[in-house]
Amino acid sequence: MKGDRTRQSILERAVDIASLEGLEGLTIGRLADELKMSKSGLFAHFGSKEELQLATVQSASERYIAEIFRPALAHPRGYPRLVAVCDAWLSYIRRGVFPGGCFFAAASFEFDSRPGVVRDLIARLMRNWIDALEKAIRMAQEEGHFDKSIDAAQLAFELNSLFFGANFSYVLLHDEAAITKAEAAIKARLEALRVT
Amino acid sequence: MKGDRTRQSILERAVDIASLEGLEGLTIGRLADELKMSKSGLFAHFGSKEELQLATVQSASERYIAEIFRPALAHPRGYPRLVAVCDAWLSYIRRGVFPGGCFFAAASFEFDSRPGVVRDLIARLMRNWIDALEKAIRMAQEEGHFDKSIDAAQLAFELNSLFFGANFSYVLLHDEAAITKAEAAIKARLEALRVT
DNA sequence: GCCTGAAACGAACGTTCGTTCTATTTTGAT
DNA sequence: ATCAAAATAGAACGAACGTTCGTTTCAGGC
Repeated sequence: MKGDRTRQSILERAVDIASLEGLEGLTIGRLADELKMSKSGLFAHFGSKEELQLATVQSASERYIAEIFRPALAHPRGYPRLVAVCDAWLSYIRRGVFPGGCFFAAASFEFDSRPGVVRDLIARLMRNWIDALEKAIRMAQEEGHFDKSIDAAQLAFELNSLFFGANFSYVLLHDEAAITKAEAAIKARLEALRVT
Repeated sequence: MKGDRTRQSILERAVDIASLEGLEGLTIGRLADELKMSKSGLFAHFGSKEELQLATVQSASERYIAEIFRPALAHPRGYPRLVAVCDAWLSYIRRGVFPGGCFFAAASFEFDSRPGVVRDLIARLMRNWIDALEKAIRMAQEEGHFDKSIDAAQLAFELNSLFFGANFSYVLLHDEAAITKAEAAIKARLEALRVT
């Protein structure tokens, strides 16, 4: 179907715009203009703005997974894979995978207190992400790289905080060193926990 | 002047709305409705939406300082004051000082890639905040509570990351334990660095 | 109590928003 | 090549946006 290809290219652009201007700032008129389509033609692909937002979040999620998860799976489970995920995250910011910084950090803070299905989707995906981090940590415990006594949820929380903190300082404050700082903090924390 | 009082009450409400819906989601019509004022009467206080946004950010900054800085200054400089700032930050989230979570976390992620004076103001205030954190850390060094070798900018980055991470998990994911996790991480980090 | 400037109002502006039609073009299987 | 279905376009909708204007109400110093 041609429609599928069009839909895909619409969403690619929608994700980029939303990462810059937010999911509410993403406007059907502007999106249509940039893609040289009619508003109504574009609109027909989704049926409502809310559906467009949901599809945009889904599309961003696919990009996120492709950039961060897939590469990490190539590394051996346990400590190496956990480090690979962390490296992938920071590299994902450095490379500007989304032009406005991490799509999900932005979306999370935009929708964190707006009830609705869009918020629910974002929250579900973020829960999945934190769970995946926890799982990577627990794998490192199972492989004997980390002590069993480590609180995986606690460590996952800390890592995610450092990711978001790096994104914040890098994008808003243009602090190039932010990513290095996050790297240093993560490295110190992980190596201190490591069983050798 | 009566106008000053009105302006103040407009901004109080504006801050609350903006913390929930964002500074772009903050609408002059809705703000006027909630305050039972006419759009034009309210508008006259600011002259433009951008001026309203700037005044709203300033007003939020005053609330932020009153809630986090002022109480901390009552504690002795050095380690105790640094701990007091961290406690005040987490308590500020727990108490819901802004109904939508930390105003500045939300504003930072909303405006981080939108050029303009509003973004510039937010960035300046956030730089000030990080600088104040750094200063509190350096004071602890000067008082002999921390080793001189500690990198204050690095530690300030980490603390701020944990604050934002706590806000994220608490508001979006409704994770009540998020604040406890941040507390634990901060406590562990600070106590490990402490000179006894 | 009056007078003046400040403050608030109501109506309207042009624009853009999301959305709904109907009509036209394009696509792809036959 | 045909033809139904899918995709796109175009025009219009009411609502809401920020903003402007002229008018009315109110407050506070004399």
